[in-house]
Amino acid sequence: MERRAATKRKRLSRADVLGAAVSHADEIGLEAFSMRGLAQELGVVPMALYKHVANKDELLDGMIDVVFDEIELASADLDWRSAMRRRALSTREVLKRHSWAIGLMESRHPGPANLRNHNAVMGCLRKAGFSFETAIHAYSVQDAYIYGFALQERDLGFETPDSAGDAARRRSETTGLLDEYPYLVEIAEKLPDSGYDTLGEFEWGLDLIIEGLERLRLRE
Amino acid sequence: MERRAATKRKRLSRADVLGAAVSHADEIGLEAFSMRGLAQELGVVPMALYKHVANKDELLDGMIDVVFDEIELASADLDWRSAMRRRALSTREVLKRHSWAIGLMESRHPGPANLRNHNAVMGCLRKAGFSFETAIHAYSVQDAYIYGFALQERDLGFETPDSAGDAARRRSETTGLLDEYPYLVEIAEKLPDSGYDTLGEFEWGLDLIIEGLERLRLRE
DNA sequence: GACTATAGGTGTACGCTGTACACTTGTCAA
DNA sequence: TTGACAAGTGTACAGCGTACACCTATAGTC
Repeated sequence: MERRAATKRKRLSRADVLGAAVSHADEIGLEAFSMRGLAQELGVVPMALYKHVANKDELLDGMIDVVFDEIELASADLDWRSAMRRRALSTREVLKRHSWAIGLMESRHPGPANLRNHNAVMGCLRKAGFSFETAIHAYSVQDAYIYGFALQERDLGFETPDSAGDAARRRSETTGLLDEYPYLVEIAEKLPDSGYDTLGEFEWGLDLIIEGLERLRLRE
Repeated sequence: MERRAATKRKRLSRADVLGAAVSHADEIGLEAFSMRGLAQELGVVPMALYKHVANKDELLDGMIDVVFDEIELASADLDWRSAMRRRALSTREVLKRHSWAIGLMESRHPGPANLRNHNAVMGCLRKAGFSFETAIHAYSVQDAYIYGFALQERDLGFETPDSAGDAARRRSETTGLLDEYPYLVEIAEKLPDSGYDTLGEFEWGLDLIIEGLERLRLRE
């Protein structure tokens, strides 16, 4: 019976495994993520997982598609700038939730959610009147920026807000050359007080790019 | 004697280890890179490495700084756009050579070459007349774009040029819905013939961003 | 309801990893 | 020549992914 199975916490499905894997990776990071750890999380012996995924690599493929599925699709109804903006903000949010996925989004075998996402973006741009070539360019800049920003945002979190500046200052003090990296020192001094906000930072660059693209579109 | 030592291929230095590590990672990738493999490459027993680096993590820190050291510094003599352009192109080239480094550039403990690099970029922007806040923004967009583009370029290499499109087509054919991803199919059909060139693609987006920044600078 | 095929969970084992710790060896200063 | 110290070695251990053989609970048929 389904009920009994549920109460006995058994009879995993592939979706169960993928979901638990994503949550587990969220908690402990990709470095520490292991098949054995995931199995323990699911109250099951490691080899049980292999009845639902072929191996760790294919598990990762599936996890990435789960992440893609959380990203809001580029809408076909909004004007292109709003649609791209929403999709970019959604992507950043999702990658913030699942930061282990950041370097992997485009390096795994693409799943259905991935294809749907890319298709929607390209469709949005083409319908907005971009030529094929310019649409490809526009897609490329935006995605590079989004993924690159997510990378930076994650890595900033690693250090204290301004530890690079601190490192610079420490090093300078050590070597007795406090002015070896004057501009990093400036960052270390000014950034903490400036109420630096990563969402605002993301939007600043995003809008710069989108407005640049709009100018080109109008010229086509 | 130094000569004898040299002929006997012994007496490693930390620089030897870092250099060999970078080359080895270039060849076999980060996934397959191991302390044992590196030791073998150097004709030495694994534990010998630990006399020169604290552990694998610290070795990686050192490797990343070697990579930073290969990047051309932002020149203080050129106009800011040329300086940023050169530095961006150099960064892309270096990351293409050492693609294992792409996700790691800003996530490791910063070394001296890293600090020098960042200091030079920030200095270039400030001297060009950008306010502190705008310089931070300008830095952020550019780096996000550069790192994100490097990521994409690496991942494209993983698949055949258009395997995403192929995947889309395969999937569509399987499900009997060839028009499920029409825009991906368009990519698969048109891209191969269009003489797609990743350097050109990189410059397209880079110039879009730099020109956008110049417009803002003139307004400040 | 009993019977059986099979999907799903288990246990054991192997080769790989990073690295702790105790050791030997080679090289330079005195 | 000696003696100290840096550099290289050997052994060992816990943790990893996963192959393979095994057992078991469930679902579909009679």
